Amino acid sequence: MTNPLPAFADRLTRWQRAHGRHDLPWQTDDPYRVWLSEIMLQQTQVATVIPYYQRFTTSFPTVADLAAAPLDAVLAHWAGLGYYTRARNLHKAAQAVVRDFGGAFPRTAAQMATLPGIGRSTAAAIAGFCFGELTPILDGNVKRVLTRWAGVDGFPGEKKIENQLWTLAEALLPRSSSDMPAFTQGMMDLGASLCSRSKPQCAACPLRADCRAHIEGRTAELPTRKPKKAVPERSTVMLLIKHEGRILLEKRPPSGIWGGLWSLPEADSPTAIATLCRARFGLEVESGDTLPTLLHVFTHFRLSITPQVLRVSASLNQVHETETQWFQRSEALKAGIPTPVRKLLQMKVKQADLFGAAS
DNA sequence: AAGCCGGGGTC
DNA sequence: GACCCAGGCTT
Repeated sequence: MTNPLPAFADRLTRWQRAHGRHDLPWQTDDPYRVWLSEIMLQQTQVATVIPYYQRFTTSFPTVADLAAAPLDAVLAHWAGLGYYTRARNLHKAAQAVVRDFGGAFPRTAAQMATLPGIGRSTAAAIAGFCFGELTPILDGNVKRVLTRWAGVDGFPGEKKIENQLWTLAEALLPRSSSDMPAFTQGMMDLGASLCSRSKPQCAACPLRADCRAHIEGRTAELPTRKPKKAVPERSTVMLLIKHEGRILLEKRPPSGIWGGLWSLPEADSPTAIATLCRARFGLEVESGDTLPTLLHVFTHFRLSITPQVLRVSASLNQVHETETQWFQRSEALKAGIPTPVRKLLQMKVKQADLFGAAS
């Protein structure tokens, strides 16, 4: 007797067409928009991305517009979204599309994966959605669905486990390229809705009949958790240097934390401030308020920020080692600045000290 | 293989 | 607070 259960891909695509998401703003046939959404969605949830996506496509409607824009404008649109290398790579890749592909977005996953910021999974998503290429994605959603469905033990970030999952994902693809958009979207939708990390809704799942985790009552333990490590704590002093109603911002180096963004100058400790301002900015400063410490949490460390207000008492008109610029508050808030700096500048509005009557 | 790179949603 | 999110790149 043959197994009456339809193939994995058939159950998933049918479920996606009936119950999946169909109204996301990037569900178009424009590979530029699909690409942009995939980059924004890397390690970032859908609800967070939507307003950024809307602003970005309004300002940069085509890949040519993006390629022609200054990097600073791109970073300003990305500010607050995090992982700023994504924005720099997006800009670089747009220029590569114009230069190397005549402005037409490449049509195969292999070609897409040569562009900066597009890895195997992102390339597969774009190629599957836009061109029906029969190649699988493997993102956080898919890892959760597959480890549960096949009962795969081990942390999915580990290379050996990840390779197993790629092989499995290949084997489960549909036969027809016309099913690829619904299949790819279905893997994402299932992982984002029914097959959630906690309390999955197995009763409504199209895969429950042969899902190992469901059958064996192991949905709570799969996927295997990431092994946890202690995160270090660092501290810094952020300098709010005030002069004639403006504040001094410094452009951060292109690589490293907040790469390419405009940020407040930093000192390792309060005692290092005067020397630093003289040597780096050619400024004599007087101390103002020390504002309450603010804790900013990153994935791999915690940063304790002590904001120190300073007033310029004399300018030595010395050559600057770094790129700096005096900003009006309103202009600073429009630039590409890190989230804690934004919070500090907005906080100062209420205190009416830094940008107030004295300016 | 492990580290680096943000910010926020969710429980 | 812990954990994770439509990951990719560097070392």
